[in-house]
Amino acid sequence: MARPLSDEKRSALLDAAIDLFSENGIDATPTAAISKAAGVAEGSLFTYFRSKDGLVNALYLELKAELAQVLMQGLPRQGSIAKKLEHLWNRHLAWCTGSPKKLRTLERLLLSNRLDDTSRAQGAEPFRELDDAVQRAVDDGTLRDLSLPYLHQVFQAMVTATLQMIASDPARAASYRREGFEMLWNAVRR
Amino acid sequence: MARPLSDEKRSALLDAAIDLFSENGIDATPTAAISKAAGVAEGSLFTYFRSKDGLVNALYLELKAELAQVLMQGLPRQGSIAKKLEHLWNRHLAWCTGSPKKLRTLERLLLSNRLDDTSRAQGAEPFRELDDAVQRAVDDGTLRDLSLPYLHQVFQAMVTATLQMIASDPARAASYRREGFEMLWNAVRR
Amino acid sequence: MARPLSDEKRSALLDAAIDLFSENGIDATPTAAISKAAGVAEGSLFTYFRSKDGLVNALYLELKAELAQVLMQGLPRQGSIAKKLEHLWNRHLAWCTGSPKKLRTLERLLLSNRLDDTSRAQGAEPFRELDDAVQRAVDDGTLRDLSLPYLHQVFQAMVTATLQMIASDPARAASYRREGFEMLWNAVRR
Amino acid sequence: MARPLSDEKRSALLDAAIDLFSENGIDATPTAAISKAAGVAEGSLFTYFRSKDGLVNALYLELKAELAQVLMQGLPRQGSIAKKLEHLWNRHLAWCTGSPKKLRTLERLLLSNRLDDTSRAQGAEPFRELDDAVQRAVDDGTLRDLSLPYLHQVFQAMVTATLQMIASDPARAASYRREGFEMLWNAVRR
DNA sequence: CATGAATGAGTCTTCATTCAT
DNA sequence: TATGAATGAAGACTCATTCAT
Repeated sequence: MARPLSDEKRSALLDAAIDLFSENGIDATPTAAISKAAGVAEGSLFTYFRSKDGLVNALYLELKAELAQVLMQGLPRQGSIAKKLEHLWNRHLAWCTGSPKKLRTLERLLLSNRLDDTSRAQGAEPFRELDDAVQRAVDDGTLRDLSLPYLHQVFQAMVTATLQMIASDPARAASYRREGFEMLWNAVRR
Repeated sequence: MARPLSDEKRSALLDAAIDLFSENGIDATPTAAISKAAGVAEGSLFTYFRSKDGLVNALYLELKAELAQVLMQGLPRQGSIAKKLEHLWNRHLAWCTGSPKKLRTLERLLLSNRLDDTSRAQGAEPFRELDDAVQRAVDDGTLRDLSLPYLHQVFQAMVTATLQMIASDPARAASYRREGFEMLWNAVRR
Repeated sequence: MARPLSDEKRSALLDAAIDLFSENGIDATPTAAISKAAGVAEGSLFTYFRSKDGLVNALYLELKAELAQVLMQGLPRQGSIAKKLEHLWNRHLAWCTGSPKKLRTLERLLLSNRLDDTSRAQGAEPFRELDDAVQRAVDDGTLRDLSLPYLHQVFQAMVTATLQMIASDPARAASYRREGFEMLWNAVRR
Repeated sequence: MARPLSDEKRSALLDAAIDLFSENGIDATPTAAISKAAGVAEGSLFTYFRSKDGLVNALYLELKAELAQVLMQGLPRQGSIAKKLEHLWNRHLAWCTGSPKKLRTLERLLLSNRLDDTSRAQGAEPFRELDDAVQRAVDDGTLRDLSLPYLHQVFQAMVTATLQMIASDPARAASYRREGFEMLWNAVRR
């Protein structure tokens, strides 16, 4: 998809949106505030995105893609499932801890009624490969006999729980990370 | 003298809010829609609640109190910690499954920026007794050496994960419930 | 006009209205605020006055009548026109200085669009006798050949001017009062 | 770039406000009525003025500035104090007579609770030079030994009184103007 | 393309008045 | 009569989106 427009401005708008969405919520953030924070004219937002919802969906895709990329990077494809899970666990926590605003925004996006089905599907896309990697591990009996989505949910759930703890006591982040993974592993291994 | 404030109308307003909030989100639900759905005049909402935020906070308190009450009911105070946790697990899932709109609303409430500190504190209040019950179990070494909040988070997270599964495949609800608890228990027991 | 209702409550309402009107203005004062300040129920205001405008007009009449009475009291009917004017001058200033809230309210009433013609006429009524007294003095050549209304206006205007000064420097009230009358007298005498 | 803020629209809004404020009062004039009368969209009022109060204060400043300018224009700076006062007198009456709506609006503005201190101060600013001119005349003994504010008040008072007369009998305007000035002069000269 | 003024539907909240108790 | 809850029509202001410049 050719993008004849300035990538810089597009990014500035998305970054501004992350800032404001994470802080005030999506509905409570006027498009004008986003434009202003991005240093562009009010109207320009609409040359980069069809509408506010357009921006919202684009932002969702962007964040999901970034997260997927972070998770895949350095994935020990040959390692044991435990190693793989631990990699994902650490990466995931690292991203969330390092980009709390993006995380918060992602949560808000998920709960908003603004994501269309296409976006949800497209957002899951980059995780496909990852899922496959995990599925094989389930099949070989190392893990409990869980459906992939359930595993996903549990993983996600433990991440969220651990994140909350890290947020409330950042000094003990490493300890939470280790303990959290142990719990996860105990939960899902056969 | 004069007409007394009607508990019925107050409830109707809160119920209508649950309906609409769960469906459309808080910000996207006009107060007029709530009044209408509750069958009262637009202005009446404001005789029962100071403002939209007033209603939102009241609703939060209401839901938290209801949940706490459901969880406490029939809690096997003499039983083992496993029994206690299982009771909480089943009750929690039951409430969420039985009142999906309330659950959704609670999630939205939590992510909204409308809850004031007082409400958050007051909302946690009814869980105090429950927390104590669990704390003792942690102390006697049955469980991992987790801080109470962490345990809370993990419990909550696993509930959420399991709920998602139940939502996507209600027929297997019982199976998810059992498997979920096993995972939780494996995760938190020493 | 028989008034079967409690005069006390009626007065309380009018007094409360004076307080609030003088402070916030007429339009900016809700009837509920008046009732509350008067210590009666919201609805009671409407058993004592047909409507908010009804109260407003009644208040106007009340204040005009009170002012007229104050001015007439002790009027030296046999004295020279100068004596008479001075009496009115002093009385008028005294009333305004002593009841600044009533004065302010009267000003606001006059500028509001809520006084009906009947009230305006009725409010002028108590001054009729006073006017006659003055008219005779004009006729005998002591004063400039002014129409009575003009004299009225000038008198009123000078009162207002002097009042402002007294308000801004109460310590010198007596001095302003004397000087003001001198100016008035110089202006209107032949 | 883009459409520049149009002075025409701003003026149209202020003019419409004068019309409606003078007729109905400030509180009783909805912003929507002003926009409509000015021929712009409801929302546009708020691109020209922060709020209704913003418009109100701007209007006050505008009127005060206009009045000051009218009074200064052609002021006989070398003439006697009597000449100066007469010039101000005539100009003042002329402006008030010629712009009765502006006058009425100014009165309402003054009695409203919407003018902030900044505006009141700023509104007095353009009269500073004029005040100085008069002060010197007081100092040289031509006038009574009045404080400047008092002189101001008396002048204003006589204007108001005379204006009322002119309003009630426009045919005799010139006669009122002359007679009024004589009275003023008699009042304030030594 | 960039800009930001223009638009007007939509939102929360207030308030005079009525009326059930 | 006293009370104050109920009513719903305004009213000030916001905001996504358009479009003149």
